[in-house]
Amino acid sequence: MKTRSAKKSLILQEAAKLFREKGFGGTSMRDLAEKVGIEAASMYNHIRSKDEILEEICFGVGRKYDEQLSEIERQEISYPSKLELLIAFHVQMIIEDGAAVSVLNNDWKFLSAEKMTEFKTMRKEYEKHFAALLKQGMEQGFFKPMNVSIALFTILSALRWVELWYKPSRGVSKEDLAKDISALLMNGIKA
Amino acid sequence: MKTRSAKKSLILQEAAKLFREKGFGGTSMRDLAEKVGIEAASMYNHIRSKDEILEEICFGVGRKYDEQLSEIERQEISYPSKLELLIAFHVQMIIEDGAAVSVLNNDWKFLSAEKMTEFKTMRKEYEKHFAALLKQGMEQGFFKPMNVSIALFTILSALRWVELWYKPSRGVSKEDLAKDISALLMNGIKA
DNA sequence: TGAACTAACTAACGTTTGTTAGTATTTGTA
DNA sequence: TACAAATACTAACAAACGTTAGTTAGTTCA
Repeated sequence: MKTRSAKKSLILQEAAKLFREKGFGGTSMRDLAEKVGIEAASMYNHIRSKDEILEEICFGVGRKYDEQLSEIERQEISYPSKLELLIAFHVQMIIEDGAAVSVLNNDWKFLSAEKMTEFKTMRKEYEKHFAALLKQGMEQGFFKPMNVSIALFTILSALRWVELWYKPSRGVSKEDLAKDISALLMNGIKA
Repeated sequence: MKTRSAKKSLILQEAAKLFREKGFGGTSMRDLAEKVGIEAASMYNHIRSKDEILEEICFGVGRKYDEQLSEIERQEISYPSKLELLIAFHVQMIIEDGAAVSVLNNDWKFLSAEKMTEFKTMRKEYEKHFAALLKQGMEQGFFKPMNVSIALFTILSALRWVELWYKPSRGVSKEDLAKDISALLMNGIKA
């Protein structure tokens, strides 16, 4: 049970890296096996199928987002503070587990029909809670009154670029990064 | 020459739609041929290879972005106006040719090694010009002084979501959409 | 010691892949 | 109407795909 799940974790971790690089369809089980250090067939002692790998990555990281959002909702702080915490969390996730986040964002469309439905439901739920946070912030006068959907997706999308761009080598700490993105989204670019 | 390039255009157009749905690797030449209405082998009377399809889409739409950015740079208007025009153009491209934009954004990594280098150069050049626009706007006091890279990528990424989200059915005109996104990026969300 | 379990291996399976060869059919032009 | 070019077809290719079968070596524990 200990060694087994360690090897499975390794498979999932290497899979996430390869999926990010070459996409789900572009990654073969033989590619993956080579990274893991065993033969392709041997992986089937640890996983049921290639699809299962994708599912575990997508729903594993998805659950983390859900849990953190719930945690933030629970806290008794202002809405701008909640939004800042959420932005910081998104940045942190990308920096600490960027490959898995990339799979969540880009490869969910290769999930089987049923799992894809489940995934979309999960994502829609997340967006609904995020939107509620923005809406309540507007109603209480902390945020400008505006189209909530547009605000939501503009913010979510702005956060996604970190995954495409961030490299530890660039010498920007994740705290600074989160702070600068927060500042732009909160206060805009116009002087 | 006339009929031929019309069929080739159809192939490129259907390919873009399929690549957006299922990715480059997930789309087979037989899938594509069915959409075009001919046999897979027959497509080779019009195109050289699957790779060529990807290249034509990526560089075709890339060139449009370059040309429009040059056009905006040439105009004698304020930097906030330039940025607004550029934002509106990005929104318009996605609405009018979303499939091709999606391929540009997501499938460029399946370009051959040499074409990928060329593509990255093109993209870097675009980003350089976009960044210069922001930087000059800051220096002249129109924009807040801030990290130019972070501003650039936050804006570019915020624009990308339109492709993931926009459906003509939602009843938001492209003008309103562009205006609302501009407003958030320019002035922020905080009241 | 020996039975049960784990996790690796090789070999092979049936499909699907992009692409080519060779041939027929349609289309435009003289 | 006839010739040529363009464009479609069928058949097949070698390679790569995910996965299964069958086997072997090593570990755990009664």
